[in-house]
Amino acid sequence: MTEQQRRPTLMDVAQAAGVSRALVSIVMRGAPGAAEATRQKVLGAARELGYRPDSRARLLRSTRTKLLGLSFSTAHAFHAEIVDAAYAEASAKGYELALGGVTSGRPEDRTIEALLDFGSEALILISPTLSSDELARYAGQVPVVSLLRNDVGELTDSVSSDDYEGIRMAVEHLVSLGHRRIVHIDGGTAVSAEPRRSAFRAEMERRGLEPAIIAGGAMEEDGMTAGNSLGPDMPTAVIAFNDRSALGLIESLRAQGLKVPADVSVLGYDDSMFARLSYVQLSSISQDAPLLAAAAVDRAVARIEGTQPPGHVVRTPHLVARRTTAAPAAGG
Amino acid sequence: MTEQQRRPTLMDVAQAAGVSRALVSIVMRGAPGAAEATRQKVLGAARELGYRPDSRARLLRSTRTKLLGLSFSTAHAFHAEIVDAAYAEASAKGYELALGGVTSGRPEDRTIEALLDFGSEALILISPTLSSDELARYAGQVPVVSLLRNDVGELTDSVSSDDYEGIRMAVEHLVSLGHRRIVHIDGGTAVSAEPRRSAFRAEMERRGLEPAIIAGGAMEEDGMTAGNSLGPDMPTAVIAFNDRSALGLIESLRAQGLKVPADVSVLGYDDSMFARLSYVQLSSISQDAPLLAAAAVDRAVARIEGTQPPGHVVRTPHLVARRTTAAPAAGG
DNA sequence: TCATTTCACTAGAACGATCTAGAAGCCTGA
DNA sequence: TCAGGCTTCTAGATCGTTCTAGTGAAATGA
Repeated sequence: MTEQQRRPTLMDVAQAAGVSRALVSIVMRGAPGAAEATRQKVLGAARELGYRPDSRARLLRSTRTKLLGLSFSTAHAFHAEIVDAAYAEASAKGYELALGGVTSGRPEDRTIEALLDFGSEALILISPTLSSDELARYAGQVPVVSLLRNDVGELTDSVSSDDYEGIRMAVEHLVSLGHRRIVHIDGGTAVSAEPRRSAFRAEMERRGLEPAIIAGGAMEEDGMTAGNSLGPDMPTAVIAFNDRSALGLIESLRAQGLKVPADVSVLGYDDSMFARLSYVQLSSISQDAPLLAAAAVDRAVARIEGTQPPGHVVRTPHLVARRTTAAPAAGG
Repeated sequence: MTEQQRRPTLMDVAQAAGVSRALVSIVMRGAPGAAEATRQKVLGAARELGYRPDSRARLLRSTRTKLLGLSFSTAHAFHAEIVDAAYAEASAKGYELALGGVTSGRPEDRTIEALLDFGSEALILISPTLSSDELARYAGQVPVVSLLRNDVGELTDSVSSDDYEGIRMAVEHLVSLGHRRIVHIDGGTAVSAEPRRSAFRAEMERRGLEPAIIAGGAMEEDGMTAGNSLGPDMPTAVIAFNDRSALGLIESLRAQGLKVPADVSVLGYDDSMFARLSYVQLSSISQDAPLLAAAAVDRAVARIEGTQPPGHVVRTPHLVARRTTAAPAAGG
């Protein structure tokens, strides 16, 4: 029904403009070596014919693809923010992004293979779940940058946020408000749950405080469950593993008739869109995901274009104080 | 530092196996025309060398790419669910997906061009914002399927949910519970806000009820603002434009000291992950996004492989009753 | 027995770009 | 006037596949 006409090639443009294929190629990629007059003539002909270079052919010949592969998980809403930021930075550096989604039915390696097939010159993996060895195998083919996870071995680059420092700031913030009975609802088996857990323990002990830790997870449900188990001796402040868990916790506290932050202060982690919701206004530790994403893109581009060895970039998070943290009630 | 060795080609495998390039090609693509013994020999050699076909070269030669372009918006969390479902269905049909993100700094047409550059044989656009004319222009090149929006002209396929029927079900549900004073907080200028608004008006009038409509939007803030403006004569039930708006509304009602659903019933739209949160349990109209996504993929594949004309698929949504809707208090 | 078909395989031309090497034209300076 | 050096342009090879049109050998049929 609909007529799918053959798309014009370099040859067509060359004939229309009365020059050689090679010259059209030169003009199309903006390379030096064409007179201004012919350049205009060729561009005119190309526009006339609606010519668009065929990237497959182009990529086949020139080893450069100017393409960065980015894998993200559809299960994590905040990955979308990272994708956003990565697009912006890649575009600024003159690169295009190939996106690969990791879903429950589509494991990470499958996604990576697809990204490589598209011709990605480097890979940026958000919180990769592969082992260091597997990552190293891919790193033998193209530069690989792990985002938000840093225990990836020496062959893989990483850009991450300093979990210890984040937790330290969280404790600092609450202690300076006057809290002493602080609980950490941890992330269970989630990525970076362990470093945050041990950072909490170390930091509390350093201050001579009791490091109470409750098993949690990355989702609202985990926060609720943990919140319900707080019952007997309620702390005056809680540091959740992340914002979503914090939300569940707040809901549980509400159900128990407790006010946040009057009765209990709650601190999230990630400064995600959940924390920023106007009716939530959750105090949170920001990893500045967009900045990290930009750094990861920079890193990938540097690896592609330079000859520097893999490295690990660690950025310092910062605290965003909103409405869920305050000084404890007198005598808390 | 890291040694990026040249990847093996068909030629390398051919030499290792002692056969011609063409035969290796036949074996690699599983085409008929090779003896079982040689097939095994070739596969062995390929495995040995770690050969992976170069998709760029492959795609250049064979016009088929088996690639579907899917554009989604990073601003809409539920697009992630659609991506999930689309991956599954595409994979089942033997296609790969090329993802393109639409962000604030990256308009839809830019994303589409990138998807075409990757060699997409068809495009699936989630809630496209382009005009019918612009869509038609792309539809002249490849089949284009609009997902969740159906006013896209005759050259573009569409797969969408019946908004009228969705709103009808919403009203029906509330009326059958005993509600008569029902308000619709609309979606403002969002996609499908208008059809839902007029469906609400028509359906309420058909039942001899007053169709009260309040200006809203697609986000939590819009629901809160609208909720705060309800003040004077509070209805017994509200149909929000979507789940996020419903969440904001619920928050506003809470702040006003009203209980949901005891004082006011709230119905969302989309049955998104927000509605399913265990502490929310929002009653909602489900568009069954995953099913729609699968249908869109089917449609795209059918268009690619067959010669049928563009068409519009409309599916019926269904109601998911959870904890935010109930009979009104006596005398409500 | 010999023509015909089938099967397994191959040589070489595509695909649509880029890249290399070199040619033609014009300028410059001695 | 001519060597040398630009600038502008072109022919042809090339990237790694798939496709077309075969070839040769074995199997089949009358």
